Amino acid sequence: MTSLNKITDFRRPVAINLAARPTASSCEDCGARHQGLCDALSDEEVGFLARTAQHISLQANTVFIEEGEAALYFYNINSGNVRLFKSLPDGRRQITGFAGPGHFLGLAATSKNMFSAETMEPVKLCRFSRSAIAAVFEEFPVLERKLLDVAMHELVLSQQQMLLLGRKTAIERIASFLLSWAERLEICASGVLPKPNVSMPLPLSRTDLADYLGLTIETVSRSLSHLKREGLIDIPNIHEIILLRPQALYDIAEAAV
Amino acid sequence: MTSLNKITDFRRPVAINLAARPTASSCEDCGARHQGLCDALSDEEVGFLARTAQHISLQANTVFIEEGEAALYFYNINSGNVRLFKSLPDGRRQITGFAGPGHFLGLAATSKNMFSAETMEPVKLCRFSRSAIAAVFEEFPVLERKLLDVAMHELVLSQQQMLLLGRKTAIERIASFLLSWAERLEICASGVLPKPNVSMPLPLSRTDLADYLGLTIETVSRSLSHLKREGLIDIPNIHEIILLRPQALYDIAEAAV
DNA sequence: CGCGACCTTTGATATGGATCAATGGCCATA
DNA sequence: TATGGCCATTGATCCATATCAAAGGTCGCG
Repeated sequence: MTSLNKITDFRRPVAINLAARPTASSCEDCGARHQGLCDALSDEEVGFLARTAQHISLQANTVFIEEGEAALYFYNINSGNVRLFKSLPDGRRQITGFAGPGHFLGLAATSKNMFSAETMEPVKLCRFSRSAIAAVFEEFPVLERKLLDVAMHELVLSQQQMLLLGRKTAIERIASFLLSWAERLEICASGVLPKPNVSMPLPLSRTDLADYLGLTIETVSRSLSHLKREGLIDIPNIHEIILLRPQALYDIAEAAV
Repeated sequence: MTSLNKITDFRRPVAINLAARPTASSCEDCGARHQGLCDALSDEEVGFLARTAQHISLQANTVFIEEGEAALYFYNINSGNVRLFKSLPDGRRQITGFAGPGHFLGLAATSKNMFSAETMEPVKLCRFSRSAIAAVFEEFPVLERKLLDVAMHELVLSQQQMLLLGRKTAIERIASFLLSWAERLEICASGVLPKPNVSMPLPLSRTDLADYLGLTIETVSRSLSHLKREGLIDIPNIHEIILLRPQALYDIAEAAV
């Protein structure tokens, strides 16, 4: 059946570095000022938001949202990537998505967090209390509109992922993933294939990949090797993949006839 | 590996019955007036919305949202149930969710519909043009807030479903489904187990169930039979299931230790 | 430069669930 | 009450992917 992945998370509790509240001017220098949510806001709006936020720095492999805990915060990532996941008591894990600079986190929550989040590398983020942000909504309804857009986009992605997890074969999952990752990196526009021979950084471990695609690391490795042997991709090193024939990948990913 | 389900959808194009626009007063009599989205609105707000809506009646097994088509509308279901799904060219299908009276449809869309929707029985619904609804948002920001809540809830559900599809065994999927269906029917509060021996109507075919859970109809049938043999459920007839031991189902569903 | 830890790849085998096949049950219609 | 069609169940077999096992890479550190 499905893998009982060795639990690789040594979640040493890391003292959270509570830096001073950001100011509108510190936002100016933020790497995420013109990405994601913040990009949609005026300087005035960012300033307003900034007053309710805390800047936080986390080291790699830190779990900073824990499923089941009270959902007190929203987060906006400034730098670094994080993995979002749900797990079962026996250690099985499903990664439900990844979030990078500019991504807004915390929408999939009721009063408790319904997922966990862990940094994949050193991460800087802004933390907003959910209650404080409600007041910001009153002031700037545009924010709410923007959040709705974000949520709608995430819904689209998760439905795609359900099709992948429920109905695609291993090789189809890998091909789908590679193309969606290219889209995520904005190597190509949404719905458009990347040009042949583009290179992508792939900061995920094989374990992350497996847990994202509902496979084992062995099957991920074999599928990638297969695509390489067939000349659809090249893998110069573990953390880089070259899409040699995107159209062929697409035909596999979408089971095109 | 995965089923090439015979394509069972004989999607005869059905003439859509465009009844007159609903009025605020006709909303008063609507079965969904006090469910879902509409329940959160005042009579004034409903009246405003009603002026932008069309009442539509559909017969059973009608596809009324087609993946890939231009996304022109939102929908609110007044009566009947519909299935939401994505499919691959070879007929493989993943049902991503179900929607019943009071459910709001169309959030997971960009400029094109990113999923399809099909009635499971005769359905009445209200259709809103996406452009018209933007104007309503200006007038009543509360609507946007409510939609954000809906979207957030759907995100939670789809993440649960990803865990199910990616990492759970057949029997775990069935047990999870039965409990989530009880929640959906409001037989029990969210996160609370139903009392032993509760009976639930189950308007889904085995094919729907299989396509929702990423299994084949044979495996669904075998898993249900297994749970029945073990005394955790009873199946008086195809469209009714009695949860004899919800706690035991939960232990299976969540792989509780 | 060499050692060791960890991750990835590759190979051999096992198995859960898919596929193929047959039977059974239910309902609608005559 | 009989008949046919559709869907569900059950059984037999197969296969894609998991699991188990071993070897190969890579990188940091002494």
